[in-house]
Amino acid sequence: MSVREAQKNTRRRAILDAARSLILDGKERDFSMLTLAEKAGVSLVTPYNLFGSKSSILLEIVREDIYDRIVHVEALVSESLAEWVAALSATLAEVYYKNRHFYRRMIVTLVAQQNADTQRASLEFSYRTFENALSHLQERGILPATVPVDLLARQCAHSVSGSLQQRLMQRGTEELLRREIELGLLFLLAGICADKDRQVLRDRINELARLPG
Amino acid sequence: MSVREAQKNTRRRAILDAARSLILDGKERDFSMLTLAEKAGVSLVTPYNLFGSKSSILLEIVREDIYDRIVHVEALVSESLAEWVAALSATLAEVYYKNRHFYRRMIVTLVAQQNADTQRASLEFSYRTFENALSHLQERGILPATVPVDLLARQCAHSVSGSLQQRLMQRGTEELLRREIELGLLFLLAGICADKDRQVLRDRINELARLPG
DNA sequence: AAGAAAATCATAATGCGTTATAGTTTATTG
DNA sequence: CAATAAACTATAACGCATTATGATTTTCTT
Repeated sequence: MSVREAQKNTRRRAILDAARSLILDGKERDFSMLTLAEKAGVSLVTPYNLFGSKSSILLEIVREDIYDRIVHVEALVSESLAEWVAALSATLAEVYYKNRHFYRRMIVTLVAQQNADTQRASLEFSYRTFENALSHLQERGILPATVPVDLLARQCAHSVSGSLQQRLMQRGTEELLRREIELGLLFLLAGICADKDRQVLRDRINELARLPG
Repeated sequence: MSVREAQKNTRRRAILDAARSLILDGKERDFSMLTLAEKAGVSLVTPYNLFGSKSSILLEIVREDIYDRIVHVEALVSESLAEWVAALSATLAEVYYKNRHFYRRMIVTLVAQQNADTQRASLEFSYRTFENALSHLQERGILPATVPVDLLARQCAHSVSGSLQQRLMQRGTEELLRREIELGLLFLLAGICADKDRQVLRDRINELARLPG
């Protein structure tokens, strides 16, 4: 790699690190491009040169920081569909809630911007994440082979993102977020799962329905 | 009503009308608060006094203009669940696609803004719309009485809004949007519908899965 | 080592939603 | 019929993402 590329990478790293530390520090405010650039020790324009936009930076952080954890959680590979749903919901809710200030900003920034490319990248990314997870289930026989995994993955992604918009933007608790995510997945899966699983999922739906909130 | 209130209402109307005509005119650009105010014949600040924010104005238009059509479409009350899903998807896709420039802006504006109240109002509104529709189905015996309609309504709203974000923001065709909406509803309903309906919905899912795109 | 190319920097400018200020008109009220 | 209060207007300002400009430094090429 040329010296020039190496320097770029160093700057990229500095910017991503600065962003991450700003996310963890400042509870919510002052995540402007200017503060980010100052913290990273570069000029205001450099992040634009290296990433293109603010949302690209955020997406990059999600990529390398957050989703990795989810994809690699082996504990999520349970034996029953209901267990898997419960485990995944809990993990997602925990990660999202712990970084809720970041995700609030992320949702806003990603949706708000006109640049369709970053948006597409973000969608593609969550679709693929779910597709991997569902394929895994299918390989282990937990999900019937006939399920169109790609389509279902999109719907799962939509559902989770809707739950986020509802519970994260509206400042619900982690528990409420977890339940909402779980509910969405249960509804989506109950129709196409193996017959033996269906009643379990439906019972769980009714259990959640009985809870207050 | 006092004279003062009447004058306010006149101004409100002028602003909403100006907004609607701007939406229909300008294919996408120049929907700034300044142009809106000029078109309505009021000062820049007046819309803020009367509505609070840009997103409130957009939401108001959706309320009185778009959703009314959906709620009142009697044709949507079909005899079978699959028919209902198909009819609703077609109607939604048509309305959203026809006003796609407006809805693109709406999604951005609603999600982007910090003011949680408008966001909550918008969510509540779509939840309630779906809740009404689903209750109607339940009353007619098309949906089992045991279905927790409120929870399912939220998930339907999330699903549709996810499809919008995917297909509208990414400039898909009306057909693709319709299919995505239909798919989401099919997945969500297949689990909790009456046993006799399930296979129909699943067949339809597989039919959609076989289409390209 | 010298010139070309790339990337950065500091700084200014643009666009847009929103808020603040101060003055003016107009309905309400006693 | 004044005094008060509400609502407006015009205008300026703020915050922040983003883009433009022109100078400067640094790497690459030959």
